[in-house]
Amino acid sequence: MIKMTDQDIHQHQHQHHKDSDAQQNQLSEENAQRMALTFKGLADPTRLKLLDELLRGEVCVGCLAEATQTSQSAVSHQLRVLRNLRFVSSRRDGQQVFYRINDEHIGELFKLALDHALHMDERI
Amino acid sequence: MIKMTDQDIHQHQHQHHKDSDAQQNQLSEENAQRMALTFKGLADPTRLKLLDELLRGEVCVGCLAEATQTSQSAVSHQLRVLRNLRFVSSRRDGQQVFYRINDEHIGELFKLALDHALHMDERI
DNA sequence: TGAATATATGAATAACTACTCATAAGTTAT
DNA sequence: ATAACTTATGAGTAGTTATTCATATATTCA
Repeated sequence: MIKMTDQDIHQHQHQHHKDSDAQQNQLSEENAQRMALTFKGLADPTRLKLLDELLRGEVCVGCLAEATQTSQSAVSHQLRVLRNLRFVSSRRDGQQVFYRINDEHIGELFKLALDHALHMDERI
Repeated sequence: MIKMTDQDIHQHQHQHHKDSDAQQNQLSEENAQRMALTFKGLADPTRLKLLDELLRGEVCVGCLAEATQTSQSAVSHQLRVLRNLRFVSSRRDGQQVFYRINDEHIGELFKLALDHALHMDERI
């Protein structure tokens, strides 16, 4: 999938580990992919609105649809995305299915990004 | 261009009093969009590798291409994305252009997501 | 049993993304 | 000026994403 020409590839890794020059380990391809997956899961307004609701506690699908002003189908599709990423989990109670946050990091990531969003204007 | 409501600004420091928690302000459409923009900027392995390098300090385009094993063109395209989001800024020095992180939040978001990625397996 | 309600899912589609290739634009030296 | 070098960019393209619509699945109740 990812292909490059000889000309473009320069395959030598500089290791200037000088004194205490913060040369940490390079981000591996696998970790880059995993991080990207995490961020992709959060990179959609509908999913963020769903998570915003869920960060307040367990909510059923219909309530999520209403609260986020999104069609039931769209909500269900996006909840599946969040479930596959294990950001949320669900439990059925009668006809309804209740979702809840299932990841300790989501809240922090959410909060950081919200803070970032609120200060977007201030950056020149 | 992007506008927000009074109620959305600056109030995420509630501690949940009582067991049935008080309803916080709902995430506005605009803030959801802004947050999604932020996460989208981070939702790609190539950009994450670039940011990983830049979090260690200023680096020129060629070095970024080499360090991340990515074509010069692809690097340049992705640097433009990061520039447009103001995650990074650049300065020219002779033939080379040096990039650096230009956003205080990126480091934290990066670190959180890396931590999350490293613990992905542990989640059932 | 069948109707009503709640949720999930497959297909289709329009919009978006990240890459490559070719080339333009900017800089430095000869 | 030309050549060598570095970075940026437009076009084309294959792959991805988020929605809608229609329908399937699951549960409850009469």
